[in-house]
Amino acid sequence: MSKLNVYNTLTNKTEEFEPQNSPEVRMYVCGPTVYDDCHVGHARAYVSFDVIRRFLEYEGYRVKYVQNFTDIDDKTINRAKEEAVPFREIAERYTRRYFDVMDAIGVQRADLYPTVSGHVEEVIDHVQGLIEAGMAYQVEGDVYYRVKEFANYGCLSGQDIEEMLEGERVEPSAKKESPLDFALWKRSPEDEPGWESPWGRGRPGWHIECSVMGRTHLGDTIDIHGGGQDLIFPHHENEIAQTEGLTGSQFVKYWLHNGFVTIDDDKMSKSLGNFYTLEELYEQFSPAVIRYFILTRQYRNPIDFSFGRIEEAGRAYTRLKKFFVRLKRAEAKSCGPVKVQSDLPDNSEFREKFLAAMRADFNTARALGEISSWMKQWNETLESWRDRKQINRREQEAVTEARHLLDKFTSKVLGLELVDTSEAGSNNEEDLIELLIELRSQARENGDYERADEIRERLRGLGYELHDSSEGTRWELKNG
RNA sequence: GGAGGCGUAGCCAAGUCCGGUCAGGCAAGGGCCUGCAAAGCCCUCAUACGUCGGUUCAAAUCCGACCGCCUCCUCCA
Repeated sequence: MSKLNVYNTLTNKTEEFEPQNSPEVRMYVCGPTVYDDCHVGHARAYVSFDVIRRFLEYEGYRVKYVQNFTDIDDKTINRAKEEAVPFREIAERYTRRYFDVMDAIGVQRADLYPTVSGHVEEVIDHVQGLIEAGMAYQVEGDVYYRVKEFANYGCLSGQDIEEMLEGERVEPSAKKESPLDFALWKRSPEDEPGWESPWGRGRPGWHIECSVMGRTHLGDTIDIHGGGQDLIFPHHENEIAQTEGLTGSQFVKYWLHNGFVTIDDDKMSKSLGNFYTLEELYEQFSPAVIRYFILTRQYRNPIDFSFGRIEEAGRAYTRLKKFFVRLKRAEAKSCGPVKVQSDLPDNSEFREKFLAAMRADFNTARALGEISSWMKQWNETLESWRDRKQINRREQEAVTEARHLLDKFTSKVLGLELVDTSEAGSNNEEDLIELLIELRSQARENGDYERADEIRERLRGLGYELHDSSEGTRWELKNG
């Protein structure tokens, strides 16, 4: 396993990645609150961590990947009230939709998807433990974390307790000992979901779930904990306090946070109304194109979203897919004793450069750049073979290697499929298109270009593009 | 106010930790191919790094000051 560098929010530094129990990696990513549809921001987060997970596995780590669903929270409860249905119905609906859109964009399933409602018992135990340790206190059915008891509070976000107390934004509460204290357990009103506990009927606070589920499924110390940058404070800060306040050992070794999606350089958010759900976007762009777009930026940097940018990414992605097809076609050329002293592209060099980019904090932008440079070399080579019917053994081996490399890095590591669009469609459909192409070819042979062009145009109108070449006419689906 | 980050060619974007050879993409122009197209491929395209100083043989990269922008400190990926 080669040296892998990751940027750790905890230290604000790039560090060498060394899991506690290599090659095992315990990874936890904060999942969505399932009360509404996913938007581009979610895609950015989960695609980023999906690639990180994929790359770690490529490097030989055995990753245990856990991602929660927050199913009990003000938002799911309110939504349930609005629709007058049980909260579980809301949670189930949006969990299903989450999977629909994330599966489509190539996010591999986590090993485990725990929910808060499935861990209430563990939450109660954890909170009880904190109370016994003097780190928490009960007030009228609520339980709060006593922030001043945790010396390291602020270590992740760089916040200083004193300064936060001076801040105007911290609202004092009559119940809390200190305005910084946060709820571990909340008393439930009669008409809201609740569980019996030593403090009466209530439900878990927001932050506690990740501490409990992380610990339950991955142990006291997690290797990687991920999430959006907005979660650094207070969510992740509180997770550290809650967990370490009880266990006394380091909760997370590497904190990784993805950057935001902005729209016209503004933060995308519900309050601004400038967001797109993935479902909406999929009507206009293929999920793979959106994934490609996301990967054109290193995951920690903000990425500005616009339809024009997505289209741009789509063009670059199409080029990549066509390159893959061209490699396959070249590979299919027969092998013969051709004596050609061609300089073949350096596959090994490319391989190392790609890996180096990924090892530099999962720099997918750079990795895609490396693919492009190498693709350019191959295109020149393939172009020079255009009129040759045969290629020699050495050349064929190089093409095969190139095809394998591209497939492995693009589909397996980056999660971008390289399907041959000309192979899409049902057999019946293919036969029909072939028939039309044949008719058009006859027209062309007879010099009836008017008719030939009409067929081409009408097929284009139906979403099929024809490409004439010396080897005949090929077709493919548009926007594949 | 506190914390984190950003400012690179028409646009997007790597590189900045470990100073020295201008990744890559998109757009644009030219060419090859083609009945014409489309697609594809090739070539051209930038002596670019917010500003001002400093260190150095050498700075996008290090140091200092300043300007502009974003995020977090409140639910948020």
